[in-house]
Amino acid sequence: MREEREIFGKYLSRHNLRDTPQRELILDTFLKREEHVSAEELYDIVKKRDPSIGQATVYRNLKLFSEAGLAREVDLGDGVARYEHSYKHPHHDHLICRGCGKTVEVVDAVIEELQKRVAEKYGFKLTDHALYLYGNCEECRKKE
Amino acid sequence: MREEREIFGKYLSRHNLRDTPQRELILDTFLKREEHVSAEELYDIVKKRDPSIGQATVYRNLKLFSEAGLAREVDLGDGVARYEHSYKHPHHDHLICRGCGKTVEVVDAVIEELQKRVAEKYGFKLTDHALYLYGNCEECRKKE
DNA sequence: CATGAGATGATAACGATTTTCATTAGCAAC
DNA sequence: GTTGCTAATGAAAATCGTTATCATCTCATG
Repeated sequence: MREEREIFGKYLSRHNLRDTPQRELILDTFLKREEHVSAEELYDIVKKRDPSIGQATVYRNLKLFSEAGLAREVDLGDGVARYEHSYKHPHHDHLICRGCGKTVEVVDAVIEELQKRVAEKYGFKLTDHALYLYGNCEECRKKE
Repeated sequence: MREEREIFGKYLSRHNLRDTPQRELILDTFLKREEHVSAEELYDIVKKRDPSIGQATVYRNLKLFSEAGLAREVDLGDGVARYEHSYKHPHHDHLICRGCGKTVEVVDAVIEELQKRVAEKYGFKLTDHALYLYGNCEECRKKE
């Protein structure tokens, strides 16, 4: 977390942006959360520490964290943007339970490689991808 | 297209739904389009043939086509729902050009199989998935 | 051809996100 | 410190795709 703050500080000064208490608070709160958070969720948490904070500020800063390489936007397809840690948290795909919504991060080197090849077959140079695997987790299946 | 209409007709009567001129027109227009369409786009086309049509009707019917198995919703992640043909048009993934937006439909049996295995490794029973490959197509790369 | 339920069209409502705008406050130079 | 420039903030309005509401219309069936 110290490292992230340092990176962020450098990003701010390099881009002539300012260090504000709101920014610190939002970043802090974001870094402490290990799970994906939506702007709304983060706003609710942050509000407890500083009720005067505006939700536009949370939206604005989450976007900023992404630009600074500290956060990554995740689209689980429900119309709500979520953010996950990006620093020292490399690319991965998501396995999502249709029952309880639980998400698991997964990577498969072979799938990644095959994707690149499929793209090449069609003359595309792959830059990135989004893979969401939907299913039912063990617990949810037991309940049925 | 004849087949699709027949399926739709059966779906309607089986579900006590009615056959209306608007429905016919929207279905017709949808079936003629080969590319993905958003509700908005379809509405614009349909309006030319029947300016009195409401856009809610287009939204409603696209949803209905999906339920009847004639359409499939595609989420390219830009916040707009698109629909593609579903009848005799099996599952596939999408390769999307970051430059011009062109999309290509792709399938890779090995990737599909590996996905299933990855899911199983985490105790999940895979039901479906969404894979979007983003890159730059040949033409866009040449332009640079 | 009456009748009842589904369908439609216009419009308001929705929810997530963005913009606007007046005000506040970092921060670098003096 | 004080100043001055400009970014950042908070509140509220605006956006945009989509859905809900509701009065009216119109299929399909008896």
